[in-house]
Amino acid sequence: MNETDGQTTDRDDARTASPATAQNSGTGTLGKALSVLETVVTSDTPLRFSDILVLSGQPRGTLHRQLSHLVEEGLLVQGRDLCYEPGLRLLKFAYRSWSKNQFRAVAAPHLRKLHEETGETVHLGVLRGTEIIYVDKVESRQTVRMESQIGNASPVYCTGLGKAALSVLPPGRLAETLGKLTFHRFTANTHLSAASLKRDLDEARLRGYAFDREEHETEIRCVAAPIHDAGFDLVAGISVTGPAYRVTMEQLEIWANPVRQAAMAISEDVEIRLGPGR
Amino acid sequence: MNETDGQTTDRDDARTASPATAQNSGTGTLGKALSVLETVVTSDTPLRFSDILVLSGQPRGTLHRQLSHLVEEGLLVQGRDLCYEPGLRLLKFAYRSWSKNQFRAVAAPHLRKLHEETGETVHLGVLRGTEIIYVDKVESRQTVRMESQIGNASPVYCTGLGKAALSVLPPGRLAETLGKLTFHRFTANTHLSAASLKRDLDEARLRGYAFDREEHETEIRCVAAPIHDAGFDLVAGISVTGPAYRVTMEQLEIWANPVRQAAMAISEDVEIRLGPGR
DNA sequence: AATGTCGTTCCATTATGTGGAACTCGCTCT
DNA sequence: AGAGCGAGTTCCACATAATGGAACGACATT
Repeated sequence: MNETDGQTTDRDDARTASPATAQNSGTGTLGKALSVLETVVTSDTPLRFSDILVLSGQPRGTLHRQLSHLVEEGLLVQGRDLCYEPGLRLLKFAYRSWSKNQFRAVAAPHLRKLHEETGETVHLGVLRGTEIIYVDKVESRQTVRMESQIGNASPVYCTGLGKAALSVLPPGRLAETLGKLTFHRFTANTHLSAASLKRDLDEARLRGYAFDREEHETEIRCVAAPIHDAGFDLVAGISVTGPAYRVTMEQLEIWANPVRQAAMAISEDVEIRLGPGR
Repeated sequence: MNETDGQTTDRDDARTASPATAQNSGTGTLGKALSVLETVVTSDTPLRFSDILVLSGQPRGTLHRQLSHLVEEGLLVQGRDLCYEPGLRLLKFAYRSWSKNQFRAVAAPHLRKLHEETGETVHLGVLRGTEIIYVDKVESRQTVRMESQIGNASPVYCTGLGKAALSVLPPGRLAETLGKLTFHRFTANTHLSAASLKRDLDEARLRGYAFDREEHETEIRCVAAPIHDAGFDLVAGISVTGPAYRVTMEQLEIWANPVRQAAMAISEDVEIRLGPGR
């Protein structure tokens, strides 16, 4: 019944590989602590101390103190089986973070409109590094739970939102982002190389919208259009998603226009309401 | 070394920090950084550098570096108006944190059942310090958005969930928690003293359930029952909430039983599925 | 009992964060 | 204009707070 969970294999993190010259983040102590936190939080399985030990590559004593601090702060909790789990303080932070998100608020009415036009699920996602973070959604059927994808992070290269966002990046930033990608096969259609992805992006750029042809999940298709501000500080996308049996590629072509219009309307509102520049 | 979260009932904490280096001491650098993050994230208004300066009580140079680090880490972003806002990384963390929450998963079917029985909104919240963190909900009408309260933090003393949770605390912990409270009047019915709250809690303890008689928001009532594990490491509550015009106190009395049953069922499931102890 | 694994604690070393003061920018007031 | 002010940013001697190797204790396995 409920489930969610999804996938999102983003196993980056944990720069274990290079103990020597590990190239520590620029943010010193905080960065290291967050890196540990992220390892725990994004793991698909519960982690014990020594699991984290190998993933993080830190010395025992150091890691132990970092974890203790994270627990003291309520960002992690340790169950009686000694496994570390995400703590409630994270939820609290996120609620505030989400409810105050200006971009989401500005875009919300457009999402609803697009949903009314198409009848399928509409997503809003923001580009962050090599990931798309889902920021809002309007669901078709009010299924079970709200536990929508909000906050979920999916790779750029296999989602409509991701490809739409990438397609408008200035060449420099695009190259930089592509360079950081590591590909993972989710379905038979997943892009597995930068070259293949780049061709797809070129088409998307010309058309003004991108598809997901069951590249992330089988039986799931979507069409997405890019949103960005003048300075490309904000790069995002809006999409309509549906099951393949109900949503043909022809249907997606038809929806492409409304999706683009919604995207453009949001882009405009962003410039107006969040101020030029930003 | 207890220290958990310490204060912060939202609202003004600004100047409580005056007594020289008030509350830190727990987790060193990380704690301070998170304290800054929390100030920004929980603020009701956008904050500029110097706002945070007075709120945090840190020296200029220090605060500036802390903020820079938080921005570098993606926990905050700085708009062109120089205001700091919560960053997307928080959302990502929270999604994982929420979707992996065992307690929520165990309780979910009971929430749905209770919703079917009552037809009104059902909430699940966990006690954390002096706050109740909303962890899940099932809404009556699928209004607009999912933006439910999930992750929202409300004071214990004016919510049904909060009072239900407090009512089962062992005397020691209850006293400790009451001692940390600072009361703020939300409505005409809000408890404004520990004494008054304590009387209410005594009644709730006897009955086995607690009410919110428009104590947090006018025109909103609820009935809530406590959930906890053997060691009181997990203290939570489940509630049914509705608008006063539709939900009379008599109605709440009637729902009290189903609510209690749901709470007890969850308590049992927790012991079984999450293991004794914890 | 002996051995191995895992989590926790200790402590000398030094890398890191600290915070007062000086600097820069943009704005308002006269 | 120019002085004056307030907001944000940078700098650097100093000491706090993180580091990580090594020892310790608790179980489990043989």
